[in-house]
Amino acid sequence: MARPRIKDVARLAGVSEKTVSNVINDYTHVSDRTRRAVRDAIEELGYKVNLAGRHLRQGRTGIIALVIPELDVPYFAELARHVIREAERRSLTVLIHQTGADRDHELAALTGFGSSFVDGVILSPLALTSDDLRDSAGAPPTVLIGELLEEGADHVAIDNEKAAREATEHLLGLGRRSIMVIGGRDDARLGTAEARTRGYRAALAEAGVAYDPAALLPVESFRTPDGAESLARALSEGARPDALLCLNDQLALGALRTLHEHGIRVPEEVAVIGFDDVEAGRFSVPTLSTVAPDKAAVAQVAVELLQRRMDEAMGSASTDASSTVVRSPQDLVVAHRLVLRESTEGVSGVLRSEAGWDRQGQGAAGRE
Amino acid sequence: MARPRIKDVARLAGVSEKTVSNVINDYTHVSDRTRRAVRDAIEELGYKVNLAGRHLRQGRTGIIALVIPELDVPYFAELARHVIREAERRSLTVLIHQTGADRDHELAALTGFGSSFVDGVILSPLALTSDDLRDSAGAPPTVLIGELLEEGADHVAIDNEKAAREATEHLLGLGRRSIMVIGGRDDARLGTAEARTRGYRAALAEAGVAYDPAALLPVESFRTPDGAESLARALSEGARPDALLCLNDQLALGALRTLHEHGIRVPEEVAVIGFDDVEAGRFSVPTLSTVAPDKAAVAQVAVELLQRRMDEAMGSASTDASSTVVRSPQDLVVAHRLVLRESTEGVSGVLRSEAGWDRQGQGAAGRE
DNA sequence: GCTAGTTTTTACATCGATGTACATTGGCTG
DNA sequence: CAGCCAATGTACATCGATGTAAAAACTAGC
Repeated sequence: MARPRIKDVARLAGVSEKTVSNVINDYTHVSDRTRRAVRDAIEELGYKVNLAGRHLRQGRTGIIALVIPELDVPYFAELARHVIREAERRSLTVLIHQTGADRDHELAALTGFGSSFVDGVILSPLALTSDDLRDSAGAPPTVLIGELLEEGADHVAIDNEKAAREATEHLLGLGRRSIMVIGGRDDARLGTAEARTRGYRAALAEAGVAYDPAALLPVESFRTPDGAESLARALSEGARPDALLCLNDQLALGALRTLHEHGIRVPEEVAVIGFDDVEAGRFSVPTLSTVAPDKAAVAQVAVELLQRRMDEAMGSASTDASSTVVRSPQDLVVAHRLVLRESTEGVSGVLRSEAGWDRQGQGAAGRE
Repeated sequence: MARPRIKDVARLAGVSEKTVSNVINDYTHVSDRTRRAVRDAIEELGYKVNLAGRHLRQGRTGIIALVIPELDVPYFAELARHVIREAERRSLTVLIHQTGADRDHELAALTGFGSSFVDGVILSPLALTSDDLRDSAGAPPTVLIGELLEEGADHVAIDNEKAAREATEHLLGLGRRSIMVIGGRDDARLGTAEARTRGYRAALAEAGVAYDPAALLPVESFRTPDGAESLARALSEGARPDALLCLNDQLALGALRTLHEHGIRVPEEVAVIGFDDVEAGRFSVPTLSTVAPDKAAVAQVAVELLQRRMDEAMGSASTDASSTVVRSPQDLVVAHRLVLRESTEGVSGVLRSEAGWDRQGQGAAGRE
């Protein structure tokens, strides 16, 4: 038994195909009687609209792509969860694409995967340059999250520089003066790492602490092993920091492990703070202080903005030259806050003392 | 400038639309000269095939759905990475769908999301029953991973019972006799938790250790907080285990945290072992012993099997009654191995001593 | 130079849903 | 009850790519 078509429903309900279509799409002027008859026929046949047909006709798929470097980096996974929820609320389906931080993959994503089946893209770039962005004409509407690229694209992120300054100030407030930055970079790029490094330097400057470029530990990628290894290397070369500003929680968790292996007590000898507030940091030994971005807000704002762009794109397609007032690119900033735990405060038993926006709906545990 | 169509390419190349299509699809009988002309025209216009048209015509989308309960459960994220890679190799695109362990969502996934735009589904069910599975006629080809449902569906997983028995034997071999099972369940369902609990009981029986149903700690979900909380509750009720068999690593990590808060030394006083071998367990304090499934193999086998099913489905659609020899459902078992780390062995510094299949291509770190 | 056979190319119909433009129906006003 | 308007419903063309069937172009053999 083949899948039923609109034609079959129409025949069963005794109306035209278009009327069935009208019912499906909640068109206003359909009498209740007709509507009911069609609904019954749909029910009886188990009819489901065929996306291909609709897509071909309307040019929309209702699918947006979420393009991220690595799915198994917990931060991205947590973010993805929020994006999916937000998209579902707008009856959009999310297609997740993983680039492996590869420039070609990111470019492919930008141009809609060589075909046209995504209506929009939320992209977390790592390897992409602003040139790539500029060249990608004909791409579907795109919103960037995380990294900021100079050229005018829509963008959502926390104020990374400010967040890093606050985190550094916290460490300075604990009396630490030798603060190393795992993942820090001081070059001219406009990336997240650079912004956070700037915040770090600003805090140092304000506190009158000298900045030593050797305090920046470069990493290959921002994953746990890199954090562990880069710190191990630094320690073996004689570094003796009293605090670590890790540019994400994965690096911090790796660093915690290395400190443990070296028998260095946290936070007594070395205080550690990260970024992202991933779940693992709430259960590590010691628990991890961190800069917590409002992930739900990032997701919400990003999806909302993308939807607006998609609507604009559709609109201008029909009205053509008229409303081609492409609104200027938005650069939206989302809230963050410092979450202080054992790795800087030393306090224990904070496990259930947390509350607020960041807690709600985190995982299936939220079902209770 | 609108996207070019096949028509535009045909006009520019001075051939018919079908010829362009033939070139695109590598049809054999096209002269080199024509082929080159068409290729040039495609190049010049920047033509990309429109998926909607192709989909409508062929009934295939090249998209498969990976349906999992929670994206931010690291095990699923890691698995997803492998599935994506495997699918890419076969030029399939993966759409990731998150059910939140919700039955309705899982059902929706089974039936192709109410529309027809996925060619196949890889589903990791949690709440679904075998009845649901049986009822879902007209669904796209589906391969289950993880949970085993009784009714004949294709299925890929490790031998959970055997794995749990080995893990338990390991704990018994350390002289532990009071082994609690976090996440354990002893009911009649055919789930992963049940299989692992059976393995646990088998090991106990073989070693002549009495089985106490109170050793099974139920959990709401299989996430870190649940592990922490269920163990805390048990301890407060007077439980004094000398080992914990945690049915996944997230539970184990939560348990480690609770043990730490209670000042209980691992593994001296309590040995801990988990399942899944997620990255966090390689860097926790202490590092986590675990049953490591060959995730790459799970992904590879699942995608391969699904592709075969999809091909069969297409084939029988054209040949109709002839080749409707629906091959019987496969139940494939993938390798696993015990990875012993500090939480049972107490040895330190194993960090870089690991090697083997499980290590390769884990994350961007593999780029070096 | 013609026939038979093969390769290359084409015109046209088709996949399923929906927009357009028009036909029909019913209700209301005067 | 004619005349109009608004509410409903319909026929048909269309979105873009590709399968079908058949025409056109070419090759080889005699």
